[in-house]
Amino acid sequence: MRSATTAAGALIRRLDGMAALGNTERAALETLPIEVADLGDHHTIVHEGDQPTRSIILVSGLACSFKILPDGSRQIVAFHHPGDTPDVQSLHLKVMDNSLATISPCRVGYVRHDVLRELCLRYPTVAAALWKATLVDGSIYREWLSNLGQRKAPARMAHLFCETFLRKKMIGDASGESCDFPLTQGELSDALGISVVHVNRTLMQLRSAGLADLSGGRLVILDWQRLRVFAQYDTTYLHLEGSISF
Amino acid sequence: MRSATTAAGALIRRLDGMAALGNTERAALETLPIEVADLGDHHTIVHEGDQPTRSIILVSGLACSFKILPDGSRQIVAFHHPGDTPDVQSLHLKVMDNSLATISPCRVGYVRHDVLRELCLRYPTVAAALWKATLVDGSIYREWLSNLGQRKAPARMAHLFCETFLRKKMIGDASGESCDFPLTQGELSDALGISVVHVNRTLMQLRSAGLADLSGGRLVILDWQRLRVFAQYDTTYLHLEGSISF
DNA sequence: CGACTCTTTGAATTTTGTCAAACTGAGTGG
DNA sequence: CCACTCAGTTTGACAAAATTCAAAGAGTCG
Repeated sequence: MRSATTAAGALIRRLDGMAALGNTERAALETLPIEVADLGDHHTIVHEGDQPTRSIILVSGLACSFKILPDGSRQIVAFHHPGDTPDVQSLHLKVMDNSLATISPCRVGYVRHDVLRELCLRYPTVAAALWKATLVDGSIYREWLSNLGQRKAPARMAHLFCETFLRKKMIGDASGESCDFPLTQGELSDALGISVVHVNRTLMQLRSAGLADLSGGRLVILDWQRLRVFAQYDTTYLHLEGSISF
Repeated sequence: MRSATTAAGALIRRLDGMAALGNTERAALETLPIEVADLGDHHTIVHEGDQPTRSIILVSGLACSFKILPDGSRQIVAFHHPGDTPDVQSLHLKVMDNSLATISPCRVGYVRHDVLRELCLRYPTVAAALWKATLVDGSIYREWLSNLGQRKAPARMAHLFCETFLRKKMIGDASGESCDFPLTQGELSDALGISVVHVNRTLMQLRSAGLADLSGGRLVILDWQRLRVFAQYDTTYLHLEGSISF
């Protein structure tokens, strides 16, 4: 499986994975007015506090949602891969409670809220699929909460690596035992809630333990089975259902 | 404002707070077949891995969602107050990725999924309100992620206290500067991701700093302004919009 | 009264953070 | 082509935060 190349294609594939779409729904999505844009790396797409009138579909690249605390520290609450709809919640929540930014250069599609709303009214299946997509996001948040709350730095990082590799694999963005994951250690620090220095040491630990290696923006899984066990990784929370399991 | 006493009343109030309901929707909800049950404390309602055919509306009491990790540790990912619908996600996600349990004795209402699904099809406003409720849950997860990832134990606990007090106040379950919050220190530990011993020390710290006091199952806010500042508490993520702000 | 869970306290240990500095590699402009 | 900058990575030494272990109180309930 390869990533879809058009914005509509990416959206259709994602929603079809959530709830089987009929031909009418598919056709409606095909003709959806989507404005496409190519954005550079580290570009903030939506700011905390914004009141967007459109939502985003990520076509290619790596993006993230994050919150800035009053003291200036940052928590990355989600990574977004091609096919993701990182801010559909803004369809019902007026004010953004988090920011959305690219990490690598990204291609994104913009869909206006009123268009989406009308689509949801006309096609309940599409509404259900979009809703379900946000519910899977919620499930991932819960898993991340367990990860931050219960695991020590090495297992926590290993867990993120497992998730990333699996999600990349699902969309055909992983080749063999590796995939792109162009993060700086600082960004990893913001996602895992550990200091940059400790990220560096933990990375080396995973590397020398022969589990995984993240360097030069590429994640290499050195031993999937052992990494999985080490991270106590269980895929239930991704709600893959029909998909391939690992 | 007081907590609703009937299950339908609780549901209507909650959904009306999400999207203004019309009289037809309200009437439909009034006659919804809801099975009510009174449960004891520390009773698990739904287990991780279950495939429920109905969802729950919490009428009274305190409940929580949690995940058990393979090593036996537990992470509480959410607390539920009267009016909450703690497992609506099971409407679209087949397998529960977390467990749901009472903390104090609770009255809950059960609504069958097929009934809910039909309701959503007939009344898009109800569907939107339910969807929005799950989106607010998602927003709270994001805030908790920042809390676990970025704050040290004292501010982290203070943040939870702020949220709890505010949510209790919103549903009329707080009197003056205090509210019931019948948690053991062990449960607090599972929610905040810190050890029981450290919970105890942190509780005493907040108490002697004159910020807040949790003991005997009751949360007393000693100095709301200072507590708020200490916790860096910002209510945006609750998406109160029309409601009173603090 | 025991049996029990929950809370509190002390001391030793581990984990993680902070500070400071050196090192690396990819631009950039002279 | 060479300094120069700059962001990112790596290292060491130290400090702080949090965990673990162990044991003693406190409260509740049969």
